Amino acid sequence: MPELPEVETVRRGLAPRLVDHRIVRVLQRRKDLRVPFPGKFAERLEGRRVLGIDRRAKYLLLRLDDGNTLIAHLGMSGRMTLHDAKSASEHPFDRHDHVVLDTDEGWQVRFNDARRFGLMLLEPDAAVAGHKLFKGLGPEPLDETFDGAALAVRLRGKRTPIKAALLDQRTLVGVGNIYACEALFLAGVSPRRSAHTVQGERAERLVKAIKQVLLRSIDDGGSTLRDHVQPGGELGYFQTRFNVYDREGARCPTPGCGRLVRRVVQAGRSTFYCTRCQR
DNA sequence: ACGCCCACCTGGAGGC
DNA sequence: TGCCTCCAGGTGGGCG
Repeated sequence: MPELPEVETVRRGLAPRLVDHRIVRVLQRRKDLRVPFPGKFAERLEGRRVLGIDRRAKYLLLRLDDGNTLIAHLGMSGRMTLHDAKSASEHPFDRHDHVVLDTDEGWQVRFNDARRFGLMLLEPDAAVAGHKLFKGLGPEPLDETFDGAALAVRLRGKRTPIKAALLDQRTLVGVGNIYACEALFLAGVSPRRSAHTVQGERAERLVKAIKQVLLRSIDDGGSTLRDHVQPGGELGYFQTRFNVYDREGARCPTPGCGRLVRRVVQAGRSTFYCTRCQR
């Protein structure tokens, strides 16, 4: 579910309800996700004020007033749902609502993650940047300084297919299976092309496509958010605009192309692309 | 160091 | 209806 646009959408949805508010009650409904919760997790969160919510790669970072940061990752199936006090009492917990936060304003945030590939940790602010989870992460694709040249440098010498390189968070962060497929399509680059051959103008095109696809999806997530008034884990309207992802056998959307979208498996993940438009 | 494969876990979809 | 297989938006560890 969550690649950069989804995580960013969740961040924007949570911010108005959490930032400058106090977490007054915490319910931890199981002892571990992908990794165990830290000791006294609920006790350490209770009573804390949230100073801000940042995003790094696909991680959410909740800055707390005691000098600690709550690090959250949504894994494959993680979602955050928002309820007000009234609607919360009407909705019993789902079996995968693992963490429940109540705020001083009467909002309830539920972290739901069926597959439990997500995680929640508490670390001192100063330890976050150097944390094992963040070591080696590549640049943020939406940073202005991230351009074709920056990508090209990172791809130098990589013999792996460009699709696999884009999924590797050491190359750049935030891009997952959907947006890797979509960006490669927009850029007209074959997912099977060896990564080190993506240089110069081709790298420039690919970076433009990555930014475009991420920004458009954030916009669409935002409109979903406005309509549903909750940061769902579900995809926003962008999913109705996939050009190739999950469209095996459909016509390539390029006018006049007519080729059928093809599915192949790379690095254990499905790749969707047009063999004619992507070289 | 690199590139590939798998495991982690649950649920939904589709075939029979 | 039920059972089986395959597939899913991520990540990190282990292997050659």
